Amino acid sequence: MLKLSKLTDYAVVALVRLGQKSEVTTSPVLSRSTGIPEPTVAKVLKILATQGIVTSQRGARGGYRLAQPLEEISIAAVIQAIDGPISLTTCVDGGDCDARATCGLGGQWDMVNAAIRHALSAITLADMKNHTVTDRLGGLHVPPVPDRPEATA
Amino acid sequence: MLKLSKLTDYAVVALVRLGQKSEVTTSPVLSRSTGIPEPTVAKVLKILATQGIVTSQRGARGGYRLAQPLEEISIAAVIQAIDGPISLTTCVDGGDCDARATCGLGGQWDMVNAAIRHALSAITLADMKNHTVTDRLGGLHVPPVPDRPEATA
DNA sequence: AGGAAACAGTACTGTTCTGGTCCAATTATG
DNA sequence: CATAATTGGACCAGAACAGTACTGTTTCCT
Repeated sequence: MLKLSKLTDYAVVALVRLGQKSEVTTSPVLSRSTGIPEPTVAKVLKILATQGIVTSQRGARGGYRLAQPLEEISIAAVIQAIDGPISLTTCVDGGDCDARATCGLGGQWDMVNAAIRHALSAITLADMKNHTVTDRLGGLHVPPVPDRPEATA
Repeated sequence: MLKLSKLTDYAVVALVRLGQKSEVTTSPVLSRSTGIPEPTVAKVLKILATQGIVTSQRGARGGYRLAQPLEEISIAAVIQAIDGPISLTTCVDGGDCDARATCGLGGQWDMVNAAIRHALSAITLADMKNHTVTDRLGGLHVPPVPDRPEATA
């Protein structure tokens, strides 16, 4: 469905909420604050800590803190942290493309991947939290989407 | 992994190949021509026919034909035909977002979805077929994206 | 120093989805 | 009219993912 994993969604939610607190925050608190189940939010935070998106403080009175301000964290970074690298096909990294010889389009997918990565890198977590998007859309490169009139069923 | 299904990859390959033929083509022929397993390519074509990307002719001497020229078919259309709608999260269509009330970012994903759709709509199947990859990111219509100076990790 | 709180890592289970296969409906041809 | 060729739709197996639970390590508080 070209949808990212639910974990990534949770990650964004948790990160945005975490960005609104200036102190270290624990998983249970964040869970209560976001509505995400505690084990899940814990898992997400763990992964994010591994990837350096958040910093962790162990022990009692520990918790998590944003490693960078919301404005500095792109959606692409979060997606890559949770879901892994952004590459739409397996052809790219010299993968298991069995039809490479005959497929005719030698690695043109890289172009598509790059386009998506660019689009995703242009949006930060700060853009995700509630402020009106209207003003940003002008200067931002987001949705002039021409929306072709075909096969949308 | 934010990767699209292998079926979509196959679909693009089959469509590009189909665009190079001006006559109706059967699944076996297309399979032989692309290297994609016959049942798989058949299934892909079937779906594409349902979505109006290709037109089908049943019965003997039947086959498939492109409904539009390659230049008119965007990658987004193919992805939507095979993988379903391009919406990264389930939040969008009033789905099963259980944490909608608390998540804080009310449907900001639409912005991301739009960005991706836009990037994907800008690339057509004609762009996917064999022209030199060297200028793929330069002269092509891929990244008007101004690329913020941050968090591309 | 001892106990409690919180993160870190690993392993497991259930569910969803993709990928592939098989049978039925349809149409041109002889 | 019968036959063969081809698409159309439904079905089944396999893998990947989400979610959960458990154990271990670290740190603060009493």
